[in-house]
Amino acid sequence: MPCGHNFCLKCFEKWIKQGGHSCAKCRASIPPKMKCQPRINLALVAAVRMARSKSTPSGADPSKAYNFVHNQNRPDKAYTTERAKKAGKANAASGKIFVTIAPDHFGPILAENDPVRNQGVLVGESWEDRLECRQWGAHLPHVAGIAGQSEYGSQSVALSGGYEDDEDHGEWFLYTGSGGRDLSGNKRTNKEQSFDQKFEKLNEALRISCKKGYPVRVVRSHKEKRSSYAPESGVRYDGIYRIERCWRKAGTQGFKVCDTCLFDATMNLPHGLVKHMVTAQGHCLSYRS
DNA sequence: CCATGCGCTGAC
DNA sequence: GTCAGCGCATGG
Repeated sequence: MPCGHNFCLKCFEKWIKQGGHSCAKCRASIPPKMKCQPRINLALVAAVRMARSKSTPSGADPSKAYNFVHNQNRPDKAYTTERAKKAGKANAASGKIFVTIAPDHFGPILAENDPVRNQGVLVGESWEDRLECRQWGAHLPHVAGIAGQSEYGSQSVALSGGYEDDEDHGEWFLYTGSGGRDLSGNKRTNKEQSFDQKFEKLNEALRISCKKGYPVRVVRSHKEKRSSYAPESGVRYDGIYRIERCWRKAGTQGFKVCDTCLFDATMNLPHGLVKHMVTAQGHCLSYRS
């Protein structure tokens, strides 16, 4: 908050719901925008997590996992063709991919795959839009939310607020599958669901990554307006998550959706605890500024 | 080849 | 603010 105080997100939301209008610590007034769109203080989340994990589990190096960047060393703008310059960026070619990962590469993008900067893609790094995000390999499809192959697995997902059944709790979230929508009329998206989703194609790719335990890269977009964990602008790489389970459920629009629960891989949580968080929706390791 | 897709833009 | 509708990349 402007006064510099931080609160647990759940507590803050409860406070606002009860009619709180000032900081519980210093009574400074809370701006309206902060009331309706509180944002997570990622630096504080990282610090608290770091402090909590006293012993370093083998295979997880916190110094790497929490290597945040502050938008310096930004790459060039996404490449656009001459034709796209006339027609607008929506019609642009995606441009050069700067990293050397294969499209079906699972897991982080390391320094050895980043000949341009030799540092890899860092957790917390962000880009202007999906085309630029694609150029750095974090999430390659520039429209689709799920990257993957139905017989191999899913490499990454994007949280962009495109499906209202999504639920973002920071270190874990529920992600709705693709499909179920009428895209006739040359549409790329459609807010209305008109038939059931199935575990096929990209949804099936997620299910395979779940079964195999593959790491999934996660990016969050500013277009997700309901989440306090979404960036205020651009597209941000939020690191590696793993899939706890996939199932079908009734969506809010009256048709079935393929739901997936992902959790932050650096949490090292036993599956039971994630389930507990899903059902109890207790306090999370969530702080805001 | 054809179908899908959680973007993006200018126009209103 | 809302909206239609486009190229492109990818999977199948």
